[in-house]
Amino acid sequence: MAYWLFKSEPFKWSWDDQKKRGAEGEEWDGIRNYQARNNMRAMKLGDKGFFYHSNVGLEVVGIVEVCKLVHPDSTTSDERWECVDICAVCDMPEPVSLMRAKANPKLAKMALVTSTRLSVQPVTEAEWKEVCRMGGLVPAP
DNA sequence: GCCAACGTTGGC
DNA sequence: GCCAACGTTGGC
Repeated sequence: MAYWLFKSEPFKWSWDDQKKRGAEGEEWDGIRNYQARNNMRAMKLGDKGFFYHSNVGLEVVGIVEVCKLVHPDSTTSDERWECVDICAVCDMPEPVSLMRAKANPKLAKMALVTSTRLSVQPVTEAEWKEVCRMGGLVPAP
């Protein structure tokens, strides 16, 4: 089981939008970055991820799960771009802000802190547990 | 709205 | 294959 982090600008696609899609989930389309795409290619069904609000909010607001393996991105005919589907699992009881993540030495190497521009990121198990703990999700899902 | 970081493109 | 120009992301 691997862990990931998905960034979204809430005025484009918010956590509320994601939750409304329920168990059906939503295609994580529009990614036009090779590194982000490669991360999605590496995802397996059931992998968990953080849902992060970029630009506005700047915090991890929920947990998602990969519910469909990588497939062509339906928003383009360019076959280079692929994406997975994700569905909402649960809220972060207490959202974890970027500021708090930056202030935590255990998260100093987290991609969220070091690779600000990457929109689909890997998360280590230690980082996963730490962010869940900070968000009031114990034990980590 | 600005700017730093960084990925992509294209000329050579 | 290098590098300058340019575009985009995202924090502040």
